[in-house]
Amino acid sequence: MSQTDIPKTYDPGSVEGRIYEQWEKSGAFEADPNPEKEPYCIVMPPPNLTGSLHVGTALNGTIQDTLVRRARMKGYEALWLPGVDHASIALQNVVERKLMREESKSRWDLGREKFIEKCWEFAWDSRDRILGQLKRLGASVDWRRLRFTMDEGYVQSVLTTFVELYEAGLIYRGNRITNWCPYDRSAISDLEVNHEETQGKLYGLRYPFVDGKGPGPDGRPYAEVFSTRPETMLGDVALVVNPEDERYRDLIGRRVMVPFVEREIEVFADEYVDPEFGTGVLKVTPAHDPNDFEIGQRLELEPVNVMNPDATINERGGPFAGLSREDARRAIVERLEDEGLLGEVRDYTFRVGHCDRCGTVIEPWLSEQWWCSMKPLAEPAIRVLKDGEIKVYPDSWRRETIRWLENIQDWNVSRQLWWGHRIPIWYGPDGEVVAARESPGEGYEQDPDVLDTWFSSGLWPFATLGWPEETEDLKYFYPTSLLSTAREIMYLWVARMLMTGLRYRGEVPFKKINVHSIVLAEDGTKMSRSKGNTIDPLDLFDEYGTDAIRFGLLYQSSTQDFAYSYERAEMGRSFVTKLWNMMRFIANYAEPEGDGEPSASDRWILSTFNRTAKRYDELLEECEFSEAMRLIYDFAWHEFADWYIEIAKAVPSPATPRILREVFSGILRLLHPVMPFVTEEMARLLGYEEMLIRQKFPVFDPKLEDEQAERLLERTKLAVSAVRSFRAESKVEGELEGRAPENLDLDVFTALAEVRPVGVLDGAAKATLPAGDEVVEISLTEELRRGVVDRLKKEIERVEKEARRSEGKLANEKFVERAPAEVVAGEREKLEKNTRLLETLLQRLEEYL
RNA sequence: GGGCGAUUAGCUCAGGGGUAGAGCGCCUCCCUUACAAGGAGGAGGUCGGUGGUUCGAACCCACCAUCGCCCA
Repeated sequence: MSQTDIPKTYDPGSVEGRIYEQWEKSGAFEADPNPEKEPYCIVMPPPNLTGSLHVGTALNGTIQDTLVRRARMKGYEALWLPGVDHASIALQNVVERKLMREESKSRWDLGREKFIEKCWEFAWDSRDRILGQLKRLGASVDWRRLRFTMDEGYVQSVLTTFVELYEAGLIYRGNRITNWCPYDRSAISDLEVNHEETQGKLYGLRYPFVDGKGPGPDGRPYAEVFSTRPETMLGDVALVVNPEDERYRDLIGRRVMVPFVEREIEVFADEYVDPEFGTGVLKVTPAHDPNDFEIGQRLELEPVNVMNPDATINERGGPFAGLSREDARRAIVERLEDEGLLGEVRDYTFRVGHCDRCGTVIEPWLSEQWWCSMKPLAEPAIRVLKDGEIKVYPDSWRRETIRWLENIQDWNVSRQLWWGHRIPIWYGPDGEVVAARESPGEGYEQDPDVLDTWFSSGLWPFATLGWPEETEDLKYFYPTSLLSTAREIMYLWVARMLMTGLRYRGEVPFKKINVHSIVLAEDGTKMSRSKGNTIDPLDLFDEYGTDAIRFGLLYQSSTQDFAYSYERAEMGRSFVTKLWNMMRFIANYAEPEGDGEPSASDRWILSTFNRTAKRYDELLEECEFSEAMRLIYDFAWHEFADWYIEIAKAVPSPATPRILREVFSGILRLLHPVMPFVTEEMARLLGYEEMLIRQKFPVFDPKLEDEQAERLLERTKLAVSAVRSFRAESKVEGELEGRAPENLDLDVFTALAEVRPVGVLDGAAKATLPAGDEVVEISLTEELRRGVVDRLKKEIERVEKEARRSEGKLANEKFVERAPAEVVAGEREKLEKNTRLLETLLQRLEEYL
């Protein structure tokens, strides 16, 4: 293809869609069990159907796509399995709000069946939007295998699991305190509660004595308790003090009155009470506080539940029945004050649980729920993490996860929602409870609740491959190769997959876990829609091109969170442009004719490329994406383009045309997993017979190693730089005469430094330029002398300092004794070289002065 | 309160016992037939503080300061 057919610049917008379609149509993304090949499989963390692709998803997608494309090019049967999650509470939430906004109706107005229909509609629309975004990213997923957690087959996995756990006695029903969201009117799990620092008040509540034994130990006719939630006093069943608390010894066993509800309660002793907090007396409201619930159980007290599911006060709340919890708080405080029962009120900052989905303040609330015992499930997971059977990058997350698993609590899996997997529990006519995938028969009523979304997504790595059927896919692709995730869902999701995978497959669900950075907003804070500081990756793709963004994200991604920086996008774009221009040069460069002997510079670039390719591959294997990007960027730009292409222009060998193409092809193949679109387009323009996506990833070839050539060219580059630097500073133009040291590539030096070689130079009229450990000598006009002298003086100073440093070290007996022999030898060598260099430089200086 | 992590050039960040790195920004020169989204050359840092370990510490350890995240 001639240069005129190649556009001067790369236009991502006009290329990406076309290429994606071409890949997809060619079947390049498809993977099937293949006994000839090793499997490589990544299951995509299913995007939440209510969201849209954000920068974090783009980063994670880039990581996965890079690894899958690389595996594919390395000859694995590589499957990236896509899917979406039904996001029970989140989606129901969105649909409910929409319903209220558009039709002023609640889900109860609509009824369960109709409401679920609305959810399905929303789910399909949303799914198509999200999948479109993944295509924009370039995701090389096998679309034939798209899974949805509400698919028929997937539902069977979920029901099977539930029934199995129930029959094993690991799922049980319990009336306990749960995190209750009054807006969603559902329980949620501990992990879905965000504790936010909140400015509130601590109210002193007074409980009058009613046992006729007179005033309390402090001489007052009441016991005072501090609480942040006065409204819960309606459900108080006891007061407690610490048994060790001298002040309140006499209080134990006395009786007080709960105001307004006219309930007499007793004062007990319990070690949970912190004497330092508040007055040292605690009220016990078992139905509305998890700690109180436990105290209540210890004291065998019947909880009094005073709230409705929407957090209004119920009929047990006496005069406050019907009020919202907020109104009730105000009313109670007011009445306490009127009746002289309000003590001190002080400002108090504490952490209040909020619903992760809707932000509503969580009400700890006593309710009947289905629970899953986690300890028996966690044990095998802890073992594989401890044994290192699963590698976690970075490893600190392995330890974190172990810690979490070791302290795991039982999991409330039921949700009082409609959108999701309905719990397969059936209540029979005679009160029997049956767990079954289908109705056991006439007269059985199914439990109205649905399962926590994470119950179903926790089965992802094997349910997507067909489990509970023993499919070929499952046998071939499980355990999967790697899971890449943000750390926010390590416990919520990853740990659960680990537990279920071990239970149902007897093998880890993935061999590696990559925990990637969180992409923060430009100001270093978390991106959030409410703060309006989110960045839409699609806008970035439009502005910079997808490849540039992918490169930039990987370049910046490490174990540390990072503030998104547009500079990285610009860097990616510049890199794309640079590569594009290299391609244009190569496309127009002389075709190889025959094949001559490679020159030293040819051998140098081959050797360097070979080494780079090997290291790059290792870095990707270790999920060191940022390092890998630096390495390939540096090689492509600062070795290949800056030096080899310049050499190819100036002093080509007969082999250069071939090697130029060979190395560039290698660069394209190394980069293709990261920058799939532009590399594929370049491959097309260069007339490659096969699409890059199907080509072989470069493998290390020991035959290409050539240390001698590498050393030679490194020295030559230094010498060239020395001359260029001198020219720039002394403002010399045109060709100079010069004499180079013998151990460098004279052709390259002569051409790139623009030095005409001469055998002998007149001492008085030559400049001596240090270049690494060597010196270069060039001819000199009289007026340039000053510059040379200044340079020499500067250089002498530097070398002298270095030499003294080495001397100092070597004079230190302990250093010579204790430092490793090679370090000492290295220091000696360095000193020798610097001493020699210094002599030369000083001698030259003398000649000038 | 418990745990984890961060503090490196003006900015965004790598690195991780043996002479401090990148991109952007800045300065000088250059629109040279791949590339001004570029080329050539340059300036810029006592690696948060204090102690300790070591022949040697930006790196390991302890404490402190500031910031962030997670869990009660």
